[in-house]
Amino acid sequence: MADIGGIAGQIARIREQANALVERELHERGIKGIVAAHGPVLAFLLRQSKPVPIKAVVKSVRRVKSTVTVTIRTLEKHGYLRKFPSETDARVTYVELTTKGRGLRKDFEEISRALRSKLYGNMSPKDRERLVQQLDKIEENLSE
Amino acid sequence: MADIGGIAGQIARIREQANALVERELHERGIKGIVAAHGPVLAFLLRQSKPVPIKAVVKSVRRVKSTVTVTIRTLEKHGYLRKFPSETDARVTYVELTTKGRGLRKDFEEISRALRSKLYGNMSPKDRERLVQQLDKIEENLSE
DNA sequence: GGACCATGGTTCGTGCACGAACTATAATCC
DNA sequence: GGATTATAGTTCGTGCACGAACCATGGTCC
Repeated sequence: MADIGGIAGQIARIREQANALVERELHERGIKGIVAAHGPVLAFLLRQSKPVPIKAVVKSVRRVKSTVTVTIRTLEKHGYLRKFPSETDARVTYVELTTKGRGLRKDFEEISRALRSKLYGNMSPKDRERLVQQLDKIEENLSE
Repeated sequence: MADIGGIAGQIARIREQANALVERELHERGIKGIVAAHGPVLAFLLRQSKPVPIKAVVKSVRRVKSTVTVTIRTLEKHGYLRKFPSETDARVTYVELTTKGRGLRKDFEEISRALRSKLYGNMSPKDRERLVQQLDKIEENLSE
């Protein structure tokens, strides 16, 4: 990343700090096998009420499918989710959270809340609002 | 990373986009062996007028020393920098950019500029200012 | 001046993320 | 309906980043 002193560096550092905070929380709560990188997959699966094909996970989490393969394997290995083949299309594999996996919901929400709270600190709602909008703008700018 | 829809997710995505932009630029300019992750090391060395101990690089780039070891090896392998032992303290190794390495200055600056420019888009100077301040605040909040 | 601790670097093992190649199954097209 | 192409997932090799262990060497302390 160029722009060291600049805004890109700031953003990179914030991301790292946020990651570190999540890792700390997970550790403190004694949650094993989960790291910050699993967050998007977990978040997506927590929103589902029925099994979804892995393809849908890939689409949602903005990671390349080989990455998702590994993430899912890890989550499965630790008993947070279950995989099973589709009955109608032998190419597709469905995944769904196990009871243990769904049990993460509360921690997930609390950690998200803790992160946001610490990140924003005492920033006013107006400022938060504006900040998010500016970040939206930046995301848009960068993807053109 | 938890907080998918939230601000942390935004920040993570922006960072990735910024990284991707830098990688694209490097590729387009035919610069080989350099990736975005080398940026901080490069930036630091470009600011130096004489060789510095690796320790100083580690301090500057906020990466663990084993990471810096590898980064420096890569940069050396591609001829961008040179390592040599201290004469007074056999434990320390100095590094300095080669001519080829110093030749990256222009590209480095241009890429930084391009990144900032694309990232900010047409955001007003006032907004940019405020944004950077807010990010500063966030960095501070997260490191308490 | 020898035992002990501190410091600067490297090595090694692990995990995430990527892209390219591969496997297997489906869908299409003639 | 057989060849071709598209789709879903996995595997493999590579690079970054980390922490722990390790090697030298240098400083301290008695």
